[in-house]
Amino acid sequence: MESSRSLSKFDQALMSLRSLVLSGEYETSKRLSEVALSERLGISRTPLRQAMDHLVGEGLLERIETGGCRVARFTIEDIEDAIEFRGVIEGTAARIAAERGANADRLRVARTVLDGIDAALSAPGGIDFDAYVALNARFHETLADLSGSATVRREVARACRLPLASPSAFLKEQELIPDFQASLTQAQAQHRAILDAIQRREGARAEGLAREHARLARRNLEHVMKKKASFEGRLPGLALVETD
Amino acid sequence: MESSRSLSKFDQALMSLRSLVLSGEYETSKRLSEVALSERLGISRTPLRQAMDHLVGEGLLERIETGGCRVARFTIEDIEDAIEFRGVIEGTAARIAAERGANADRLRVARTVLDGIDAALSAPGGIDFDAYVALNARFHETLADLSGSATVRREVARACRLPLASPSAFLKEQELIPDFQASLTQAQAQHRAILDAIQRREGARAEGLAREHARLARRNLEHVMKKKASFEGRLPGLALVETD
DNA sequence: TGACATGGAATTGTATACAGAATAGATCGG
DNA sequence: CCGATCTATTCTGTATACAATTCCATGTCA
Repeated sequence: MESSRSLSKFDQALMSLRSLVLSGEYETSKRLSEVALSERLGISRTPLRQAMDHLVGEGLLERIETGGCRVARFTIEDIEDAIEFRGVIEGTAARIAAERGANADRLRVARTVLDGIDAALSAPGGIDFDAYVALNARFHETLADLSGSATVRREVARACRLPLASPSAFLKEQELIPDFQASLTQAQAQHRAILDAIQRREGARAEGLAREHARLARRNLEHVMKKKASFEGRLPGLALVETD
Repeated sequence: MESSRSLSKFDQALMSLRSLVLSGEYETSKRLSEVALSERLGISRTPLRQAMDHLVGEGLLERIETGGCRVARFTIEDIEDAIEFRGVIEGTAARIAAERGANADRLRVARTVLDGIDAALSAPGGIDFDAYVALNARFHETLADLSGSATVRREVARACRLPLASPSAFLKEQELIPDFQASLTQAQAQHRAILDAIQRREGARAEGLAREHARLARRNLEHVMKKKASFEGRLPGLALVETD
């Protein structure tokens, strides 16, 4: 009954390798050696290769024509596209939820999450940052659920896996970003508006709001890229972005 | 220099298994046996398992908690969602192409493809069906290219891999669909309109048109599902759709 | 008769061995 | 001194062997 069965070697390899890659420890020009990696991770080549295949699918690694793979490299435009893309997908989730009518229970959950964010924002000793980050992630998951479509939920999850595109990507370092408090308040206002649009079954509005909401991340990206050096090592995946 | 190097075992396994699954030969309730498959395909378990992982990513197979995988099963709503989803992605490609301005060479290619479709539609001995199917696929690829974004191109390709969601999914059997000639003409008119919107840099229009264009497939889906039995065996993937 | 425990067969997940291709280095020629 | 070609080594792709689970049948007890 315990859901915490020991992780498979594949899962271990996937998580370790992903964070290794995101940390920027490996050159993007060189091919990553399977044997070296398998020794470093203490995992045999078979599940390691599985994990590599998976990361190729995520876009974090790329195949080399002549065999093997290397760490992918991203331009700022790539990241902007990934953010825009997430907005499109989340917008679709919101629109479909509005058009088809969201399940009442799930709507209640979403409202509860937003109440929690309000509480985190107005916590007595200042903003409860950890709570905000957790609840924000939870709201975005809930949003995907509101559509009631397994396809939509799956594609939302996928869009969030693109590097630096997840709703939480820049949040954890947002304390380094100017006016972050105002930006969190603005984000929460958008959360409310999206949910309102869904409840009123205003599909186009819900879609547009969700798209614009995602674009908040673009602003953060711009700021981070201006002072890339000071964020280096703190923001997973940042090392993979070209400075041009 | 020859690009036709002999296919890897993995590629062979992927293609064979995909068409096997789409043919509906395997029950969706039972787990598919790796050893049986590897014997049937004459490929060892290692590349076969790679292919299975890939098909799980495509959504054609689904993992079983206790190990292995089974053929996925789809409801009509799943297929409708996949079609809608493709429309959203292609719409995004069209919008971005319009907003950012499409490359002149690629626009020329797109126009040439559409001229080819016109020719196929008004061929002397009746519609040149094969040419239409090929050129239609080509137009949709070109559309993805017009955005100039690798991310967009990749996601378009992915959206088309969802079962029965590709732009060509219902085309090959469209001769069995009533008024198919009129429907092809309508589709081509939409192609022209989409390209026109992109050239005029009318993003919202291009997006809306591309979405609606994808929804043509929904009409075909409805028709096919009404007479599912008569299409059985001809339409790859149809066997995986629940009849309810 | 039914629920549950138990053991064995079958199947997946993992490790490793092997073959063939790719890369780098060295030797030779211009 | 630079470039090309050949060779040795390294690496990936594939097959297979092994280990750990799962599944199913059988039997036991209430």
